Amino acid sequence: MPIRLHDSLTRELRELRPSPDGVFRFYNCGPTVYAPAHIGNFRTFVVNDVIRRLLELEFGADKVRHVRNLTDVDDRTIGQSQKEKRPLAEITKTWTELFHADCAALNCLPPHVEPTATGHIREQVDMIECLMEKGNAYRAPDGSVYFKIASFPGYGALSRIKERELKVTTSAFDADHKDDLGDFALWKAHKPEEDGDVQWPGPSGAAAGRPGWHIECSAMIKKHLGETIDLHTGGVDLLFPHHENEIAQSQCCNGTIFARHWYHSEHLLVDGTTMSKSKGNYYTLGDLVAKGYSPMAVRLALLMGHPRKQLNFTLDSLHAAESALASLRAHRASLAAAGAAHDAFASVLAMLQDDLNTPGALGALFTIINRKEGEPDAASFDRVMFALGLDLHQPAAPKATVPTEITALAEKRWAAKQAKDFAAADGLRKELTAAGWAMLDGKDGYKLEPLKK
RNA sequence: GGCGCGGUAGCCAAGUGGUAAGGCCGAGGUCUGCAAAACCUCUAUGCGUCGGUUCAAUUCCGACCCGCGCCUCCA
Repeated sequence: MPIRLHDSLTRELRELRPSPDGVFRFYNCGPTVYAPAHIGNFRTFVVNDVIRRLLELEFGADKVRHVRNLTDVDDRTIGQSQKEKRPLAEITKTWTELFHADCAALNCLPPHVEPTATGHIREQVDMIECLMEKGNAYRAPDGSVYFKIASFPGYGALSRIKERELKVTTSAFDADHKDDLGDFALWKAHKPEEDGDVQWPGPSGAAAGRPGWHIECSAMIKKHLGETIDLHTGGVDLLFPHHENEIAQSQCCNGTIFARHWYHSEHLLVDGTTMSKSKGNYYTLGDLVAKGYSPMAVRLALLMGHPRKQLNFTLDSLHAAESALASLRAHRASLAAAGAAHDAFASVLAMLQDDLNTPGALGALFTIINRKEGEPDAASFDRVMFALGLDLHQPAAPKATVPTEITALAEKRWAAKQAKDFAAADGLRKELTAAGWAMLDGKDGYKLEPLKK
């Protein structure tokens, strides 16, 4: 069954098809590594991970080539480096490592190539020179290089912006160097007071400096995937100007279609509004793990909304996800290794293949589980878990360290219970509860867990 | 102002021109000394408001109300 996915350019559902050589080329815009990624960022990466998994199931793991970049030089990374007075590479290394750890915890398959902007300066400079030679870019008085959007008739096709609605902002100081306010930077001339020692030799005729943001994706895609790719994705916020600019750069330089399919996932809202530190609703994966939630529950919660709809994320939804995961684990344990119905969960995959309807897929999944019809086999179930990227082996929550006084209370209660002094046992349970601990009795022993709020 | 998205049970959230998936919570039950877990059962005459089209609308059309995102470097 083909995978159908909304295409942001044509705004319709279109089938995903590999390149003529049978390889599917997939590029997903990655993070800027200057701070911990938040769960809104991870919504996009988890959604893209599901796309990656569906592609592997559809075309074969060896036929999918997935590239996701790391933006390790831009205003924010440099700003952070200046602020902390640490070298840029040190800053970006720190946050790249955390990003990788978070991705692994969320069970995201690593991309086949994860190129960095600083590792591809040469490729970016080459592309800028190509654009200058073709008349699509020009050198500004300060030595920066800008892309001339008037030179590309197709500009605005993706975002449907025909004439730029200019919004007066004081931060548009770069406008002084541009021919047109819509033009965007391909290369930014070095500014010692802002950039510190971050600079490279520029394109021929330009000043030393660093690449503009958009050019890295165009250059790295060309190097690692070629001039035309099969799918390009990112968050909706990248639609304009980032992806619009990528199209302009790549198509003007290469003279051929850049991406045959575009897909943008919507934003995550928290408590009905955008995340921000001042509102106190800004979460990183680490924040949620510290609250006792498992990364797998975070992943499930991020998939509970349709990827092209804003998702209202709440701590309650994490609760729901944690419970739902427990059901899935229980169900998996009850499945026979080889049941009769080897395609029992096909409808779940069908939902995913129909424009990545993750909530619909989860609904179909639980419906099948609840009906208990036939004898679903483990392989079919596991295939669905693979597609969703749900690792059921992961513990529900990290082990908490039990304070010695709690252990002592528990021991006393266990002894009282063994002596059938239930009144004393109940009293001790109350004390434990008051202290925030749950004592789970087993046949031959007990477990202690922090009470869920 | 421009472009775009959405308003479905206490919360989250699918969906279809023919009478509302699913998850969580809650209630009842089975099982357990208690608690927890597991399992079973139940939970929207209703899908922002008002009109229209239709044999039939939550689903199509129009108007209105409300919320949200992007509009130069934010996934």
